[in-house]
Amino acid sequence: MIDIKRIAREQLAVQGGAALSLRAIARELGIVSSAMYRYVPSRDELLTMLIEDAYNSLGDAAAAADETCERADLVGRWKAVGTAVRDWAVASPSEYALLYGSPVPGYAAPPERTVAPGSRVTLLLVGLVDAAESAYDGPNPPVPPTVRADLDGIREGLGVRADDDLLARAILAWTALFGLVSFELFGQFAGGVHDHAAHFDHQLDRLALLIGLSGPANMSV
Amino acid sequence: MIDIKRIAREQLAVQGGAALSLRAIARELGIVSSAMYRYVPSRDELLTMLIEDAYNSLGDAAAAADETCERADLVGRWKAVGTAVRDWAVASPSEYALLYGSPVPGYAAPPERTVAPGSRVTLLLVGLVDAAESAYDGPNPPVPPTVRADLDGIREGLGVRADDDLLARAILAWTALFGLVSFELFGQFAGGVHDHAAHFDHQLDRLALLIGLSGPANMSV
DNA sequence: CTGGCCTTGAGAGCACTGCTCACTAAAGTG
DNA sequence: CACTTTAGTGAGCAGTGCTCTCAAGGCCAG
Repeated sequence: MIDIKRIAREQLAVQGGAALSLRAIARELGIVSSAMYRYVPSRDELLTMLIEDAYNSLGDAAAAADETCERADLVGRWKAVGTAVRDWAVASPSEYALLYGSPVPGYAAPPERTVAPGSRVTLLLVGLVDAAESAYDGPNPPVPPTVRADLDGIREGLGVRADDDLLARAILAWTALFGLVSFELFGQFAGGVHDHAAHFDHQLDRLALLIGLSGPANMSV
Repeated sequence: MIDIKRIAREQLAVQGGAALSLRAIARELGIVSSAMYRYVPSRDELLTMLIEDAYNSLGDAAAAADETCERADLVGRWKAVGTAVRDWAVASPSEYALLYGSPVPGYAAPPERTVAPGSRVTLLLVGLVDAAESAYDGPNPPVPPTVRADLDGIREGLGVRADDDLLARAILAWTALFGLVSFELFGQFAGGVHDHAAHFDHQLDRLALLIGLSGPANMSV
């Protein structure tokens, strides 16, 4: 019964992750609660499955958006992927919260099942940065040794060639991107920002500059 | 009985916000569960009180860190406040999650009681930016009209005079700061970044450059 | 066609949750 | 002394995850 996951997602949407209830799903299905355990080992396992699906759904959306762009149009790809991430998040806020919000109490996602699908967007963005001849000509603060070591590990783990400064700026941009989405979804922008889409798009432009995907010259309007 | 809040915070620390249980607190207090309602109107109300306290605790920490700096040392103040925010967050991760993580299912914090204490850090950072003669001389993307309108509203609401570009960069830096903390606490950096403190500090340097608190010249090592 | 098996589900039960209500015992107050 | 407030009890309702036993129904070999 894949219906379980469908109804679980519906329930997720209206009341959030931590309140996911097997009994409520069973009720919706016209089934007694104990019968759920024929199909789902536990509530936590169901949660893990939903997280996997959500990561893959997000990854698919990001990859699809990337595909629509010219491979050489790095700014276009960056913005397309970023916009896809935000669009996906606003379309399924509770699933986004499941992935990037505070962890569900008493539940820890098993890393061996979530880091791989969870890295898809990151890999996409990193690959994008790596393809760039960074046009960033602004200042860079000195990189302390321990940070340098971490960057070395990341460079190796991801198989990219970007130098320390570019890599650090890419991490910052990646973090800022999700920070923007999180602030929007979790209400931190409430009252201040109204046209979230436009604001996000604008900040995406700024981040593109930070990474050096675009110079001051070729800027999207 | 202020013990309730103390035990609530302990419970919060070990099992997270959504699992906050009045009965468990009562048990810890050696009291029957219904007696809790003499002191606390409801679980949600207790949650709200904890959120208020947490915002104020964070605000105090940030303000105290700010006080230790020369008023004119904007980079120092920015880094002190940023570091204080992160330190507070790693010291009380569940309280941070309560404030900046995904909302607790079935619970919405009453804005009239949380936006004021929640704005303290923001106001501090904004005031900091506003005191700066921004040394940023990098490129700025064009600001679309709707974003401009939002920025106008923010400028008025916060009572600052920063121009659109500086204000937008400040918002980006503010968002990135909390994005960094959230990624660290919620495990998104797991595997890649090990010396989180050093990494955060380094990115704080980069954000200081983005805001223009420091020029390429006067950079902290 | 019959016997056995395996799947699907029912229902009871345990321990937990928030919350309400009626009630009691003590302490303070006029 | 009488009255009121305070603190706390214990039962009960409706919900949760999860385990257990048991009963029908479908399917397949002999």
